[in-house]
Amino acid sequence: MTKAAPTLEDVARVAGVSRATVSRVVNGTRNVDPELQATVRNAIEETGYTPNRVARSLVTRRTGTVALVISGAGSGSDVFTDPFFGRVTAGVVDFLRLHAVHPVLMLADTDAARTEVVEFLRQGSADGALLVTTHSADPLPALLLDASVPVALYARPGRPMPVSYVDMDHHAGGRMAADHLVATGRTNVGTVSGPLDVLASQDRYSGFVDAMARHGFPYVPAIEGGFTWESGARAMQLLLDEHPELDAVFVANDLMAQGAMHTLNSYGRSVPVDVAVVGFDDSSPALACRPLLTTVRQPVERMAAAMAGLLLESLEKPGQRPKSVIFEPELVVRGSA
Amino acid sequence: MTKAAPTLEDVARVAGVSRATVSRVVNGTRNVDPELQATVRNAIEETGYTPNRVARSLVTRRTGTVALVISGAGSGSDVFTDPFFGRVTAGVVDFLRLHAVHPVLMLADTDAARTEVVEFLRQGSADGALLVTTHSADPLPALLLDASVPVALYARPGRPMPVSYVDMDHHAGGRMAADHLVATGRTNVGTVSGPLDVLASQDRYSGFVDAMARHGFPYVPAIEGGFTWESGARAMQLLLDEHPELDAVFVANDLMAQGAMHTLNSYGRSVPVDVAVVGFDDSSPALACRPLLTTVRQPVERMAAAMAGLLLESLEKPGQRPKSVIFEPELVVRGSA
DNA sequence: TTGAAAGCGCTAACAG
DNA sequence: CTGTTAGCGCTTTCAA
Repeated sequence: MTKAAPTLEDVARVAGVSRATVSRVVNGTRNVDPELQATVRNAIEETGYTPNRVARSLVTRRTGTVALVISGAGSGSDVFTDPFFGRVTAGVVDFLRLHAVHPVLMLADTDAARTEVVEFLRQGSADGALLVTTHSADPLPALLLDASVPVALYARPGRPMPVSYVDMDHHAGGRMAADHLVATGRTNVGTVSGPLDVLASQDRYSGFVDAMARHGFPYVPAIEGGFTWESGARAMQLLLDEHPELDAVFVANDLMAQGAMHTLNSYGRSVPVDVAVVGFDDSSPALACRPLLTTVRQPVERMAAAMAGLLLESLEKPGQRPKSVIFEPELVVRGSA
Repeated sequence: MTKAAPTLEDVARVAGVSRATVSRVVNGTRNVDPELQATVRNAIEETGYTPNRVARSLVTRRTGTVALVISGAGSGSDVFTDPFFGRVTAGVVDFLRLHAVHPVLMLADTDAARTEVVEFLRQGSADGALLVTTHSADPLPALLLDASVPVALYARPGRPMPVSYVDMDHHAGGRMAADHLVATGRTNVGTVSGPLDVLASQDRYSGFVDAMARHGFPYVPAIEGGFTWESGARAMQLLLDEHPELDAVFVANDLMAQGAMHTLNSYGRSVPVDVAVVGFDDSSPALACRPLLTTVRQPVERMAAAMAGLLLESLEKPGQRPKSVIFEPELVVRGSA
């Protein structure tokens, strides 16, 4: 039989003051007599009081939590195994904790799940939403906007809409890969792209192809992958079968690049001597390759933190115009190219 | 200017009934005249009403959220990059969504963070805690218990205490690896263990060594790793330098096993011909190896789901005795051993 | 079966 | 600087 938790009332009684005063010292409001303040603190100590957050939320209309929504992706297991989402989560958590805000994890992989997310937010269970959406056709951003839920996206929305987001210049990233490959003398260059219903994939691909064209290579053999190790390995196989003369590939993420390197290996091609490989993201698989993977860095953690910042900002000052923050890629040259 | 969200009151007015009645139909309570029920539903539709969860929580004393606490591990980025935590998260999320419960993600990597977690729970911000703790000396389980917060652990606590948890028979897992290696004719067997301040690592290690002894191999060369790719690669190097005659290794998780295989490769040892490799976990890296990794499966997602189930159960019926659920490992034979 | 009324624990005017 | 007074939106006895 646990006795009910002590309330403001209890503390007030013990301290011989009013609830309001206790509330003031708890919330650190100025204008409280230092002496009384001490009395109250003692009473708090004595009673073992902890403020009830729910009650507070009811009146402040703030919960101190935000939803972190992983949207439009496959089933849970796949999603959370992908190092990308782990990095996003890490960036978000690290940033939010500085502001005493906590993320509620939600998957929005089906229509039912999506409406549940919207309901959750409309019910005021969280103050806003961080949306990591991959497919450009994801309806969730619009749904959230319609429900006038404060929101910030990772990656620009599929259709233009008034919403804050962070993103990076994927096009430039693709270009950097091309420039590097050409600069190091490669002349038979192919690419394994990401899924083309993802904006980022399109941009990386077009950035790469455009730059290659500018360098005098109008045709670049390409295979579409699915951002998984397997798909990278398989795509590399197809590419090699059709274009055995290949001396370089740009692979649209590190996980696929790792798979591609395995294929190259088993085909007896040495990296980077026979074939150069450039990945994308600079996530953990890049360091689990030998040679170490040359890759285009996407500062995922920083971007995720910035997204969280954008949301908190719009929570502070509602009615502000949406903002966007675009990050620049960076080529990390290691052993593979 | 968004007008305030409609409340029960508003719906009641429109429907011409009392708040209580509306509340009853919203919560699906029986004993409401079907006709009135329809009226109320219309009114809800008309007003676009959504119940305010915070207000509800204030009176029901239930928030419909639980804390998912990753405890005692390194910094965020590391943690969420490890496929293990991703799998735990996936299992938890998948299970909780069936029960309309949402996880709040928290890191408890410092003392400050730990007290914050305890505060959060004491404030009633979540109904209970799911604790994924690695180091056996983690003080958090005890702290939570002292605060009488409902809790379920992934892995048994470092010191015996009355708390529900899931775990697996890591000792048996180690034994299976040994049995397999011996059965396939290996006679010079070493091991790369996990960090020995993790109970699971100790158990895997002792299970392995004990079984080897029983098979007539009283001495097993061993190096302690840190569950990272790098540490696996490095440990394999040390092992090989001291024991070039090795024809098999048991590596305490797949990520390290992947690193170990890279080392083996660069030392010109072919897997499994020269050296057999058995991993542990059966997580994604196992499939990103060539040959595919033979490994001891830990059903992480199912275990995580079971942990969540344990917590929800204790939330339903408070004051029950703690329970534990122990899972059995399973040897997955693939190409590497 | 329905309604009236009493809070849940807290914050925030508004007086004093 | 402090206390009084209203609620926040909901559930839940208790009567009717």
